[in-house]
Amino acid sequence: MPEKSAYQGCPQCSRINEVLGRVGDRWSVLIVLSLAQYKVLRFNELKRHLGISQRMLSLKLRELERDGLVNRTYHPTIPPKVEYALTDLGYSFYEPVKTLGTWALDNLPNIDEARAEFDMQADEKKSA
Amino acid sequence: MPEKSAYQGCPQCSRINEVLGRVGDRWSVLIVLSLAQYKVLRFNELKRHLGISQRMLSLKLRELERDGLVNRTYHPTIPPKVEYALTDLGYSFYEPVKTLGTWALDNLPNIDEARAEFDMQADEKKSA
DNA sequence: ATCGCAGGTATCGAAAGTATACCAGCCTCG
DNA sequence: CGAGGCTGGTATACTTTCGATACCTGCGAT
Repeated sequence: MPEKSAYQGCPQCSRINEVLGRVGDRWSVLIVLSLAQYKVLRFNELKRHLGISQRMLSLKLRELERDGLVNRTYHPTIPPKVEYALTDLGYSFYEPVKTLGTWALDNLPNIDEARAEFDMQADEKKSA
Repeated sequence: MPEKSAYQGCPQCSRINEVLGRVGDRWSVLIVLSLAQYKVLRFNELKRHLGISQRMLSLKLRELERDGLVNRTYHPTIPPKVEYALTDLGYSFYEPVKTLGTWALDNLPNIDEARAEFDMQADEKKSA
């Protein structure tokens, strides 16, 4: 009998998993970081700043807006202008994200080093 | 001319992006959280605790080991026993991750609320 | 002898991400 | 005038990743 397994792990893990699945991806984190830094950014400013594809940016911004982290303001000027900014909830998310981003910047070398060593040892075993 | 665009965004974003691409995904975060809590866990303990597929767990653990966050100890007993624990680097990653996890737990209701309201307004517009 | 658990690997379809092209409206430059 | 460029997007096609499931080896218990 092919295991039914509706078990989703411990409840706390499920909940954290759920939130991270919504706002915990790379692009959402980077968008929040950028908006926290610049307060207000237009669509193409974000796009150029992040080096993200238009499609992804469009999707992620709508997601973040839906989840109440980002505010979208459409100015019906010529040419049209759309501005994005963090909401209060977005700024509260910025706090933990900032510490994560800082850790990331500080520890990239450590990770690279560990990775290089791991790969080296793997090579040794392979050629042994 | 179809835009060549090798531009990857601001350097800082690229670097953060890079690290997050390695250890910033949902499962890595949850594995680190679990290991920080229980100190040592076996493969299937983690699997059951997280509700993750074997394949993913296997991949993520190897990744985390490669990146120096997790230590894998193989006990050639009968039956074989494999234990996973955080390294020092792993524990240092736990700090920012903990604040992220806490935020996630605290703010799931807020996100749900924002989302419900957004969807409601979208429905109104649709039927207007 | 068959089942179960241990810790995986192999396979395959679905989902997510990327690259690219295209759109409408207006502006400028030649 | 008309070619192109900027605005903020969609639409399409392709590729990478993810997730569910099945299978494997080796042992021990029923």
